[in-house]
Amino acid sequence: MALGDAILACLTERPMTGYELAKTFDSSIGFFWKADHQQIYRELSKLRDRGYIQGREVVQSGKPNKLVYTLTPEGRTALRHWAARPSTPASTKDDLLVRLHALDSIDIEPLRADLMARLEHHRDRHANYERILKKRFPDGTAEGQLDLGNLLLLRLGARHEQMVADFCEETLEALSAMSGKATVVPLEDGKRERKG
Amino acid sequence: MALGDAILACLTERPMTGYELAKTFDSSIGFFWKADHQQIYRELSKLRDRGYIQGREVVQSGKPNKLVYTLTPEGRTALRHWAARPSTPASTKDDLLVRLHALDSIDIEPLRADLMARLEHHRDRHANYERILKKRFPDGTAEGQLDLGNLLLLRLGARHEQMVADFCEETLEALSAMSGKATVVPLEDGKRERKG
DNA sequence: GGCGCATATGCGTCAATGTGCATATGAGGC
DNA sequence: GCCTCATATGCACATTGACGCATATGCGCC
Repeated sequence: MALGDAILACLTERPMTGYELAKTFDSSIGFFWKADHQQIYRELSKLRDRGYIQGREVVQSGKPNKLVYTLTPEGRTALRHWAARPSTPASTKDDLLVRLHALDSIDIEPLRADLMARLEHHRDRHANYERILKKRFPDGTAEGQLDLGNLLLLRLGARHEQMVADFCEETLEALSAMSGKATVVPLEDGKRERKG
Repeated sequence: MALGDAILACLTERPMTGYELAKTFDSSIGFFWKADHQQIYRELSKLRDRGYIQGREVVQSGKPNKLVYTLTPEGRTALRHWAARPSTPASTKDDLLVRLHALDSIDIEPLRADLMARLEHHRDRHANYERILKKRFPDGTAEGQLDLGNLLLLRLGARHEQMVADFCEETLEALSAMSGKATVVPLEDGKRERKG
């Protein structure tokens, strides 16, 4: 029950509705955990059945009534228990990497297009992380535990996106070099400077 | 059908049995795509039903007979079609990051232990990548497309593990600093040197 | 002789996830 | 009047994945 725990983790910050959670999973925590609203509503029902969260209906006019979920003491305990178990290192599972593994059996042009799209995507995400970092932590320090965790996460995210973007760039260059000559001399490792 | 395509990608290299594929998914391609043998056998049946691979039984004595699977022309075409579609950027989904997001609601000591275990894990993997790189690409260059793809993948893997290991280290330091004083001044970004 | 290990293939079940569809309504544009 | 968007919740179905279990045999260890 990993998504359930991610939801509990979100609710430690403040009570939220399923709709708000879906938006959260589309931005902040969603940078490293994707989930759409259907998944979230389903998981919320389970969590409520187990007594980990409590739903309070708020009557609204003009909109459907909303259900604001709050962590119960049991939910807090469950989260702490889950967090005390050793974590499982996740594997990457990226289509793009599988394709590179079979580079000699696929068409290069669509791959190149894909790499360019991915380069842009990861650059955008990197810029987004940096933007949030500057806004939330202008002096690069955190006060309190909650902030510290988020600062570290944002930095990791920024570095990760930077690295993948660099990788896309280098792969594109290596592909270009390859189409020129048969034998390839790709870039040496560690030569590229990381700016930003 | 992502696992299926990963299997097709593996079979471009050479014909293999389910058992060999399972081992492959435990080492080379397994660095960025995990799958156990049950999943692989099930997927092989599907691929065979679709005519993407062909099984040839090899009678053995002392061991159960083995089924060597070969890519069919249809399978090759299917792989090329799959590889020509835009790839979907994968999200990380790492328990550890979710825990850091709720840093103020969990126990620090188990987290610290977890971080230390993860640090060791990612260092091991990094060393493993570097070992393979030195062995397969002693002069840092690749000949042919297949090798180029694998060289790039190994470098990406090495860098990724290095980055995550650094992250674990920095987080541990930040946690230590936090337990000392209430307000935290974590390391500035980009100050750590990357060796190796 | 029994135990575990490597080889080799596979089934069954359940949890987790992804995709599409359904419902309800007010606000604002055409 | 109709369409779309934002808000707000949810079901149904299919795929994927994780985990345990089953079968069969030779080899080496104690």
